[in-house]
Amino acid sequence: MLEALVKSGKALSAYEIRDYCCNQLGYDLLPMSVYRILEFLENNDLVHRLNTSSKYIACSHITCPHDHEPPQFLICKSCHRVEEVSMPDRVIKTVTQATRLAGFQLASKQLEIDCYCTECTLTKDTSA
Amino acid sequence: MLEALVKSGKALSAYEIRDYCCNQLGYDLLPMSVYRILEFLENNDLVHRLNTSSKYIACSHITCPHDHEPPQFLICKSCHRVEEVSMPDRVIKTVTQATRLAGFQLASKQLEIDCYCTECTLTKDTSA
DNA sequence: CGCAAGGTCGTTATAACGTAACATTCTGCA
DNA sequence: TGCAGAATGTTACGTTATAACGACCTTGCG
Repeated sequence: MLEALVKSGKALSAYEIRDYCCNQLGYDLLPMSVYRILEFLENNDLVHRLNTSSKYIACSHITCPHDHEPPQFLICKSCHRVEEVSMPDRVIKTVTQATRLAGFQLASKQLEIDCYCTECTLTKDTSA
Repeated sequence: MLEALVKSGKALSAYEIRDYCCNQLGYDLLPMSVYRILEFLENNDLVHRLNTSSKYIACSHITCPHDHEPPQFLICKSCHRVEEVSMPDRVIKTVTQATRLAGFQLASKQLEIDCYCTECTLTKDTSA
């Protein structure tokens, strides 16, 4: 399944992962298994769940030796491309502060941000 | 439906709205209608959709005369309470900048942030 | 060994969220 | 009135996710 996510190079839903495994890799998985394996992969920081789209994406630091920082995702509203980035500490700090000001405590530094990627921005501009 | 969201005082899924309308208000709605009405309410800034939980919540500024700023939401991971806040411009600015640095263009200033609310933070602390 | 306790995994069924597609009704206008 | 197009009702289905249960298998101990 990790292979499927890495090879596809994009965010897949659980059922898309299943199809990929079945069609490309020859593994026949039931939904329940997919979710169980995804849970394991998430716990081990190999895969991230995108809450806004209910999809899953291979962590872009799988092969890195260093620690896994909670990621931020830029998600293109138009082509659904996902970029995993590490925003400057400053950003996280200001969000944390603002959250605390409202009396809440930040639970996760993962952010999912609605964007347009460079390509789609250009396309939009020329078509408009 | 707006009445249902306001009276319930929390985020409801489309089907919960439907149940509320049916049981408490005596309106019998089919899912399709609920979604169509939600679309209208969203377009008119009366309701916000929470992407991370697929729920809907009445805009907390329904009765305000002033403009509707894109909201930020603090969402309690534990009790699912939702607080609609307006984060300082500074926060949005830093996020926008960081996004642009990565070559993306911010599409929406709505942020949904994983938190623990004050109560749940306390509960956690005492139980731990 | 043989058995019980507990865990993993396969399987079925179903809940929850959302939309496509088409029928019907309403509304405004020639 | 009669027609076009919009709004609304209705059915069916697609997608995401989990509950529930049983088969099997490991492991530890008498």
